[in-house]
Amino acid sequence: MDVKAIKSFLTIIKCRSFQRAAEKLNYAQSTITTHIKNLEVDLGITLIERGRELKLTEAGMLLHEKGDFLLKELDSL
Amino acid sequence: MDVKAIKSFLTIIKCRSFQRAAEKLNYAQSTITTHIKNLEVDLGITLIERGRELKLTEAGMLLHEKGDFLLKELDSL
DNA sequence: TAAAAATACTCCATAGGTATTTTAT
DNA sequence: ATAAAATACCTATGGAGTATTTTTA
Repeated sequence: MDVKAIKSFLTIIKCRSFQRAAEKLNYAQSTITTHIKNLEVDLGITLIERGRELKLTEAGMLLHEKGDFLLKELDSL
Repeated sequence: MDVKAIKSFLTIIKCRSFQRAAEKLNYAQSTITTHIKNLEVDLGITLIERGRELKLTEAGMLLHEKGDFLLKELDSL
């Protein structure tokens, strides 16, 4: 459960796109793909339905809330 | 700010020793030293006063509380 | 002087990049 | 057909180990 991957996940949601998240975070696009794949393998569940429109699964929405909170806490350290 | 390092830090506090923390987490002792050094460099402040008795600094006590909470949140994912 | 922590290396795993292919509109 | 995501592959960084030295009670 990598913090960077969670940050990528949250950025994807904000940007509605893997590519724009990559630009925003100064990562290659493939890195973002890897981050999300890692999260999904880690948790054993799909987080994002891919397609022209990205769509969060139930699990994705949960991670959205939890992750948002967590990163804010981490940053406050 | 690495999660593993925070876990090492918290374990040191529980064990009152770098060495016992290493055993508990199945790390080499030097790995624990590195974790704490990384945290301290990251945060730019000393967390633990070394000596026969380990003693937390102010910053260390803060990280103790925050970290404890954070790890529980992370695990709950 | 005897524990525990720090250092100096070494090695390997993996995070991230480039280039390419696949997928979906 | 074209934009976005996935895959394959490569490299470099750094995480972790062993062995040793330094520290402090």
